[in-house]
Amino acid sequence: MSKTTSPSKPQTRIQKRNIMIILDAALEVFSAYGFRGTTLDQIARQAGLSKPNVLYYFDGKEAIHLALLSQLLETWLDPLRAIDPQGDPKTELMRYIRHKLQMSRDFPRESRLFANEIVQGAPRMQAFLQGDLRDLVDEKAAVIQAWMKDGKLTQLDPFHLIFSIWALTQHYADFEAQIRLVRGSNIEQSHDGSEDFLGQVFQKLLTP
Amino acid sequence: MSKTTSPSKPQTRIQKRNIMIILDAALEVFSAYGFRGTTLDQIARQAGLSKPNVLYYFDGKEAIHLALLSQLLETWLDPLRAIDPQGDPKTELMRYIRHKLQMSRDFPRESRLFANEIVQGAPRMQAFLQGDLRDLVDEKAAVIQAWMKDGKLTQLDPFHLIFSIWALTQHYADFEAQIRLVRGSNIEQSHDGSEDFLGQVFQKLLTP
DNA sequence: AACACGGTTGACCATCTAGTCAAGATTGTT
DNA sequence: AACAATCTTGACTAGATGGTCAACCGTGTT
Repeated sequence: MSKTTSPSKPQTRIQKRNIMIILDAALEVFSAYGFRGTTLDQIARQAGLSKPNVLYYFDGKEAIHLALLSQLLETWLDPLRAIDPQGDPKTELMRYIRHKLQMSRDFPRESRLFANEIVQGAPRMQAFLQGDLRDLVDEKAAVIQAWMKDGKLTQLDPFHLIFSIWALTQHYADFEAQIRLVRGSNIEQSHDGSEDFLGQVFQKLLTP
Repeated sequence: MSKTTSPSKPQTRIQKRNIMIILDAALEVFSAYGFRGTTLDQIARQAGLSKPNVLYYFDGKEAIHLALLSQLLETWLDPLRAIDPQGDPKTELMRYIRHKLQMSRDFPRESRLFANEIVQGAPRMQAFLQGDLRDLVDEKAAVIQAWMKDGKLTQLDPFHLIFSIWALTQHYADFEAQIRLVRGSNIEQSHDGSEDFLGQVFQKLLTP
């Protein structure tokens, strides 16, 4: 029986606190070492709890990882969902790009958790990717396509445009190590530069 | 003592063959599951050899991984290195982009091996990243900077420009699973589309 | 105080995994 | 054929790892 997915009984304060601590610790470790590269002992140590204590709150390593992914996927779509077909095309897309870039900066661990999964073939996210995400991408690609037909944006493949936004924004989180080592520390500065840079790029790209 | 790094004795045919088989098998598995997610048994099975036999040719899991990375890093820089300061700026950059995209298409496993390492903090590539790669990037960024000063390209941060090329080209290999699942199989078609798309993007972006 | 429930843990187990080893099979050379 | 060098492997070990369990501790309620 699952421990966390039976919310019939309300959670106590201790439960709420420890579940949060564990998920945060697990995010730290999973995002840095991947699923198989992470051990329960690492998670427990990072959380400041004993291993059996961690397993008191979750059914196992898999369950922790799943909880983390579900939590992430719930909010991952929001920025894309927020693109308004009625809004101004360039404004909407620029807002989306800025939003994704912010997430990359503010939640790099979540981004890397995601990246780790995908690079390794997305074994635990197939349903999500070909379900909710696919539907949403199809929908928004149609919106963008319509905008382009109206001459409000440069004519481009809307799917590749979306992929390029993902690639460019997530790159700063997922490949942070590379950027940091190639550019001598200062990741903050690179992040700042990235906003200006992507602003320039898409401004130029999207203007017909 | 290392077995593969003592080329004092020439390799026999069997050695050459088996070392190649092992490295290919290891690339397959490491790129799909990461370093810690890969077991020697998996590599041995993929190679069609017994585990002790694999260890007859390599000193251990770490040594196989290292051999693979070294081999990769040797050629990874070539496209960037090939950028000719004397050539036509836009032609040189477009060639670089096409070259990187080809590598993403033809060697996706290598790209994912690299990606796995970097996402997880590049623990085994620090020296390379802040050594050879950094020097080369600095050098080529200066070249690009000069081109821009001459008005031959749009004024952009050359480092971010390089990063954006990496992000966009590698994305098709590293996040293939995502693209495949979001776009309903046909990865070939997506790859074809990507060349046209990136051509358009950078044509527009780089033209002042 | 006493009780019940939630929370915690040391000690333990089964399985997996990297790596070893000695013995046997294959290959090349004379 | 005979010999040496190379190659191969079943059986094994030590340590790591996910997970269990019975016993114990803490907290709030009566």
